[in-house]
Amino acid sequence: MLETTDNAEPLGRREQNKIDTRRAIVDAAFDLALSVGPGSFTVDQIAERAGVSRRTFFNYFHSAEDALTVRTDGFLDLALEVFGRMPEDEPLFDSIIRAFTETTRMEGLSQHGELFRMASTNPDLLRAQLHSWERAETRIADGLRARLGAGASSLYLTALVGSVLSCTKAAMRDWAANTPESAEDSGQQLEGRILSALTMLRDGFSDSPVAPAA
Amino acid sequence: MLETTDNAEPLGRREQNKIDTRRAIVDAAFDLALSVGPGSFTVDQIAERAGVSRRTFFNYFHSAEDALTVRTDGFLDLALEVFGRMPEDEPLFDSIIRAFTETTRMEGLSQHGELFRMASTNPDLLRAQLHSWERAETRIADGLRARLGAGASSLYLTALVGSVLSCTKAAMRDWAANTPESAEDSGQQLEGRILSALTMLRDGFSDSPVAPAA
DNA sequence: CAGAATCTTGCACACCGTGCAACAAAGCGT
DNA sequence: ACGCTTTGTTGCACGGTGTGCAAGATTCTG
Repeated sequence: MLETTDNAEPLGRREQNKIDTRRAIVDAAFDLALSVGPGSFTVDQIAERAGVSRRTFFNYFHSAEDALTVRTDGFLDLALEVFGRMPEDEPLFDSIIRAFTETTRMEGLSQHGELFRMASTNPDLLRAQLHSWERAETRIADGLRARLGAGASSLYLTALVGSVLSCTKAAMRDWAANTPESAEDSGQQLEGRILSALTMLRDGFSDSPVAPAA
Repeated sequence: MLETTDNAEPLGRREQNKIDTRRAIVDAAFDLALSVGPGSFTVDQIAERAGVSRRTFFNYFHSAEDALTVRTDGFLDLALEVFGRMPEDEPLFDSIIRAFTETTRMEGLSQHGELFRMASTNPDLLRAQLHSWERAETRIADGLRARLGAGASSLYLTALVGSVLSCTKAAMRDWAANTPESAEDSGQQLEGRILSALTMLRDGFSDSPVAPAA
């Protein structure tokens, strides 16, 4: 599983400690969610497992669910970054599709699947995830504005980005729901679904496919 | 402002009382949100203003924010109902567009605008609203499945519905942000934006408009 | 090394959300 | 009209949440 930050930058102890505790908290929250189920544990348990005080947890996150959306935020940030590296003369939808499909190749996928499955049984976690996608929507809209120029209609931008993220979300949900624990072609499964959903979007959902093509 | 239920059905006192308290709670919550701002009041205040006990409030809603999404739920339910009345031989996107634009004509709009504006400054309310749209997504997907037949791909359905709702959401957000308090043509403003966004979606966002056309 | 800046922690406190049991109100059969 | 059942309301208790605050520990800076 590749992580996104291999930078061996000269960090001060302050920043390194913060990164470490943050990681410890996120890992502790994720482990707990996996073992006892989302919503079935307290902040105190996360803090204890992470080796920090309850108060410190709240210095980093507003709620237990927020600690579980870091992965989602990271995925979407990475997608935005990848999108930013696309050639500007490429057709817009080609860039979008490539940005998301390529992003799936460099991220630890299993956790995302678990996250979606957990969210389907836990309203609070679901809300936190929806919020995560929502925040990404504005960031990506800003990124798109930079590419399309400031003259682009705001409604056009938000509608487009919202639709793209909805399709990606739908693809990941479908993938999480229908792909067994850890299939060997899990990555291709997801990539194919994202490609499929975004292609539908590009073509205006003109043809209604009858075959799931799973 | 037209309300959706003018049914003078013979309701028992039990059901009528429940409807009344529910209304009282929703109205109290909305009034409080308008006057002191979302997130700046407690459940006790809602209960007191609604004339019920704190405990009773929690018999109806899980949180203060949930009481504020009833309007949103109602709007989306109405849209689904209207969509269900569209002729089946009509092109799909025509039905969708008409369903939403016509729905805006029969709903009290000002409250929806306020809701969107409030959500933009209150994370918890935003999450509740996103959840409301998310719930509607599954309901509408089921409705669409009934129309398209059981053979339609699940991914196609969820991607389509998600995109449609994203565009509608974007239209309402844009409208709420850019339409002054109570313009006289507020309804047309919203309707035009929804039509615009859904048309973009139907056409695959092929042309990027430069003029906001506000 | 001393002082400044920053991070962690414990504490207090208001608020949240729910199980439970007592109570009240509405429906129902006679 | 009268009990009996069903359903809704209320108060209480209790564990959990989220945050301001101030004291203490850790890191940075000169």
